[in-house]
Amino acid sequence: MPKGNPPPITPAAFQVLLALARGRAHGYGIMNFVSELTDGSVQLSPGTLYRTLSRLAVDGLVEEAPDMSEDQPHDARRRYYQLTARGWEAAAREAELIRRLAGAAAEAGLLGRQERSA
Amino acid sequence: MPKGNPPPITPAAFQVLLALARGRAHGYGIMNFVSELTDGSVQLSPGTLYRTLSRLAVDGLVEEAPDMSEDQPHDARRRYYQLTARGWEAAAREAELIRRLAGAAAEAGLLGRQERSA
DNA sequence: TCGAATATATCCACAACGGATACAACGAGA
DNA sequence: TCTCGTTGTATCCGTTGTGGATATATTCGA
Repeated sequence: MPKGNPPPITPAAFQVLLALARGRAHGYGIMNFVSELTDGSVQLSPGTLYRTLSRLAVDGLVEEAPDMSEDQPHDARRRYYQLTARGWEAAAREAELIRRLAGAAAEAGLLGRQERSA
Repeated sequence: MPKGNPPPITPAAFQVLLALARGRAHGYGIMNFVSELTDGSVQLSPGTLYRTLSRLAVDGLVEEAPDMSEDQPHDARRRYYQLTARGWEAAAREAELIRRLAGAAAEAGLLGRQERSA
């Protein structure tokens, strides 16, 4: 853990952390996850994706995972990443902020009255 | 409406739109609203705030409101803003995206099981 | 074995941002 | 009424984040 104070989480960084919160993944997989989750309205460009990943790794929020191919035929190009403990905490903090913004948006009437259950 | 295609909404821009969705407000008021809503974890700097406001005005998402002092003694420095129809739509689109991210975060277990009601 | 798709990485120009600075207008008190 | 601290808006500058293009290597299917 190179730093003691929490580094700021950029929008792209949160997308990456959110994807990794569901389990380890490789860059391309993260890209596709984000695109599908947001119906294509958010698309991480390669430049942003890999730069964000390496910055998160330097900051100690993410670390490279050994491999995992149990069902896959193994692809030497792929590099898998997973959250560290600090990464999980940072993602949780940011998620809480997002949740609050969504709540405020609902109060303001920006979200059509819809179920907020899972 | 100077543009036909929707301009991208930056994080700071969404904070401003969200504040204005609750009613017309002036710059300083928006600043304080955002700061209080997020417990100070998000603070719009003057540079970002006023630059964002003028860009939103140019894009036709926000417009200057005449005044409103009914209880206030009237302060000539204040400039009030309100959402346009396009601004409301853009804010609603972005709010929907935020809501989806919050949902994904909850599914991933990032948010401790808590009530998602108001 | 050949070509298309997958996957990672880097470079460059531009946009967004934070912080500093400046300045005008208001309010309270001497 | 004069001064002074606060409120409120505006602009400048250096840094950071981003998108898009490009390059390159590996895998897979025909």
